[in-house]
Amino acid sequence: MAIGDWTERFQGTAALPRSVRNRLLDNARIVRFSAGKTVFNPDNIPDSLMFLVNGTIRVSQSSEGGRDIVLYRVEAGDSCVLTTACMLAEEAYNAEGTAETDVVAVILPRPAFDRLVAEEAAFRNFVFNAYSRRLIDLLRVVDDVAFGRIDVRLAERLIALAGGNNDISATHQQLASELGTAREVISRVLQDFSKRGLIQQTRGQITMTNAMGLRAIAEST
Amino acid sequence: MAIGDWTERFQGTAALPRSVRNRLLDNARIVRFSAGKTVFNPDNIPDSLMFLVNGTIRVSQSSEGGRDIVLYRVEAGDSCVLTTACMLAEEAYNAEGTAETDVVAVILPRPAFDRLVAEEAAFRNFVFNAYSRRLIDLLRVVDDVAFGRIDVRLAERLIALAGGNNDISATHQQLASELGTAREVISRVLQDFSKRGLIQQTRGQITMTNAMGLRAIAEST
DNA sequence: GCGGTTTGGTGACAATATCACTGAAGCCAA
DNA sequence: TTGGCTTCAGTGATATTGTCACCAAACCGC
Repeated sequence: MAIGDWTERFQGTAALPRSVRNRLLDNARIVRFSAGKTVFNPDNIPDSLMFLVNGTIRVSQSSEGGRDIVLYRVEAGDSCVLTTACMLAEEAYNAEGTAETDVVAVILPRPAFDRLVAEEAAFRNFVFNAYSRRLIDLLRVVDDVAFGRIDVRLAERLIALAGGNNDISATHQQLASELGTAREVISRVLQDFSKRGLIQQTRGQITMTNAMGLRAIAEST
Repeated sequence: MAIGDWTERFQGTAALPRSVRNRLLDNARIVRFSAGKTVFNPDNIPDSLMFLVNGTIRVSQSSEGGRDIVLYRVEAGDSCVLTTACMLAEEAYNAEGTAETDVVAVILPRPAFDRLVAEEAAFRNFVFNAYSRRLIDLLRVVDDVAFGRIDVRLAERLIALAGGNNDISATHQQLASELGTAREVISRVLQDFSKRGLIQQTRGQITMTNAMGLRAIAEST
């Protein structure tokens, strides 16, 4: 399946002159990942900038002890700068990107990236913006983990994962990995939510039965 | 006091041609902060890039509950990109920079910054590198806070703060703010270290009496 | 030395994490 | 459809960390 002129879809590329965009369309390579596949990890760092055309990439960090935490998600229209970051800094990190849905992305090789950053202000701003947003996302994660209560964080995350709906498909383990905590902790908090009539649970499924109540918890200091 | 040709001191500027460096020297403004002063905070974001010529800036985040955590330190030769990040993303964050020593810095206004990034590859790399290093610093903080034990983290930090010496001037509260925990927790862990003969304490002062032992703790998984 | 302020110590209790299990739910092959 | 296997969830005991309330010691300015 062709994806057409993807340069339409990004803030940083839509504003570029036609000639530059044509050059981009020539230079970039389209890649696909099916849901669940690893997009990058510490052992396999693509030397390029990635634009996400379709789908979601979940970027998470793993501890030695086997616990995980989700750092942020890259959505369609975003670029994924963490790989670029590491490539530039030539330092180790232990974050990993996983395709959360089927993903279509565009890969721009390093030389083309360099040239574009040098020559096009719009593109440059796009890249800096992407970095900035990730920095700020991480500040939020630090704040949550260091100072947040687990019930508040879980309520927030349930609302976010439901995405307008009332249903979430996730195991307790997956929710634990979202927040960087242990499954047992999630089980207990969810049970508490359940007893208070905020949710109903079955294996792998959570239904919010009182979104207002959950929101109240999510927004309590 | 004049600081001479500061463009010598930065990777990103030392490689630039003489003409560009002269332009930099003309465009940039030198600022000084005495130890303890706030360099930036959420209410006061300088619209510019800052190069640190001398001293150290501690960048930390505060919670509503009054607890703090140190995110990273900007040392001489580094640039401070967090302000730039926020400026670009136009989003709120709640990090704050404090001069840890007397600080001499160079402020490069936004337009000059833009021009330089566009025109000079060496400068561009410097800036991207600075971003990348911060991203990676934050990944480390997330890892520590989410998965690390407090005794391990404290041992690490004591060694880092001693900086080759065996003495650290810090109150328990200050150490708590380094790690994003509470004073009481630090007091107890330090007491434990003390009983094990790893350190000696007096008010506001800690002496490492067994650096090897501390290192062993710091390096335990 | 005196009174106030900062710093550190401590017990009780709350929240979260870890460990070692148990049982329940779904899956699949015979 | 049953029985076994695997994944998922529940639970008690215990360890670690955070919170609260309070006290005592060290330091500071006078």
